[in-house]
Amino acid sequence: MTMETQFERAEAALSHCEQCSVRNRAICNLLSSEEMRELAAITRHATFEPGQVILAEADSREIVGTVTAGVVKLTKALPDGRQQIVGLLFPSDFMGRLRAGESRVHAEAITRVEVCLFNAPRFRELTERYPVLKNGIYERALNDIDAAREWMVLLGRKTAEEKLATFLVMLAERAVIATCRRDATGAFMDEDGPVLLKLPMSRADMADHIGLTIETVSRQITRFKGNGLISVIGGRDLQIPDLGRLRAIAEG
Amino acid sequence: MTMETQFERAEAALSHCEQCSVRNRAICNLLSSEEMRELAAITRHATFEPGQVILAEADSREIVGTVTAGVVKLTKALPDGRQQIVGLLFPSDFMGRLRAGESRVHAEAITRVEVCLFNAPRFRELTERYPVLKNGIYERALNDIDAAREWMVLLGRKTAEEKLATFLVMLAERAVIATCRRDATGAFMDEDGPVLLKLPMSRADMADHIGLTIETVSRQITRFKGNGLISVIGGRDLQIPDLGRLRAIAEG
DNA sequence: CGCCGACTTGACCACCGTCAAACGGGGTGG
DNA sequence: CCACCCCGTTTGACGGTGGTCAAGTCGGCG
Repeated sequence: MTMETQFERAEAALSHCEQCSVRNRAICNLLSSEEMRELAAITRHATFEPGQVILAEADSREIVGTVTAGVVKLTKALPDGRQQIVGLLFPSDFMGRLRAGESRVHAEAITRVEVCLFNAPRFRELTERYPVLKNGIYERALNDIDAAREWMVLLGRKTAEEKLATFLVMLAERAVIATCRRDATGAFMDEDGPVLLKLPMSRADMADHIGLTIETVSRQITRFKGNGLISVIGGRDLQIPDLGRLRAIAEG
Repeated sequence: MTMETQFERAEAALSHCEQCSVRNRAICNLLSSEEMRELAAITRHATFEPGQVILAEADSREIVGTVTAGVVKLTKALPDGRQQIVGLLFPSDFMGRLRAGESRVHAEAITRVEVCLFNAPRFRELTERYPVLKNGIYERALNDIDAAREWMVLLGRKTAEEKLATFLVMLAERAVIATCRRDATGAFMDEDGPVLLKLPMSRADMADHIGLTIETVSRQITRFKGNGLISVIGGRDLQIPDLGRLRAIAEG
């Protein structure tokens, strides 16, 4: 490839980046426009259909990138097939890690997913040159730890009702962040008003995430409908009239 | 403080380090002896008695250091008092994180604990100058993520029997690493031979770690005794005649 | 229209949690 | 030295939450 075409590709990628919907939340936001040009030069875009495996457990390929659309589930399985979702990746989330070695989780698209994939060795080299980038990756790892630990409390100590409530609150909050709902002062809306929500996953995935069976998930949803906590529109779409009530249940 | 006394303190600390039992496993091992001298200069030692709180949840103090003896539990609690152990720190484990902000977990000594505490701002500055150190911290964060996710599978998907077996196997493996049991070729002993083990915690802590009640933990221990899987010597000391059998149960 | 997969609902029961009592070992004081 | 207490642990009896198995419903699609 000649220098020109390389440069052109980087330019094209960069303009693509400037219109990116997760621009202001993803790690690329940490870089200056000159640095971002370097990143864009080692980026390629990929799309995964629902159910498609992005990286299998024990796969040694290096996958590093940013989710720009859709939802990815990270799962671990026991030999007999029991399964646990250990993490979800939403748009703007960083995927992968700064070191080679076997994957410890199975990554799979649960909706249609779009990702910016970075060339791993070169991305690692970028993090060495730009500490702000490496710090960003580190901070995201810390957030992953916090999220995992938060979820350990849910899995180990919460009832089925609390588990479902926590899950819905989590989704609602992510939705609020993603759409950047802000009040008049510019702060994030944290009021407990009505929220419209599209469940990005099946009952089976919900069950695997909160440590229940699909039947129990379904029964709890039915109960929530009966209590007026939620109203389900078409199986996957629901409305939460009072997020505060749900939050109260989520914490016991 | 004069330069001399500062230097003397660093020298004293350094010689202390050279005899440290976790020397070859802790993060300080990543540094050259000159760099280690710098680290020693900002280190102070602390001891905590069993039950003593090292850092409370929502405490904003910065605690950064290495556990050199004993076991620390990291817990999260629900408003009504339900509690979950989200991590354990053993000798050589790194404690804390490279950023200010409120603690998201409650850290408490469960045995007598000794820690090397580093001055946080200066330690952060060290990590900026020595990338190998920052990389080490990052890798340890990744290990924390893996450990947390592994535990999520246990909490969400394993039976009481499997939970206890997994916990015991984990303890046995940590004990093997700590004592550096190696075979004739120098490799770690991974044979499933008899292991002697001292439980570092109460039944209540075990229950909070594997997401059960103390009664269920106790009953499972009794069952394991009956099956010859373990023999308990004095409540806290136990022998595992066949670690392989326990491993088989742990994975279902 | 009929099939198929996702979801819901129902009946049943097992695992584990709850509550309560008994056990045991170590420390203190008489 | 024994009696007593305290606390962690074990054991027992019982019940509820959530899992299992199975049938029924719904919605999309060929």
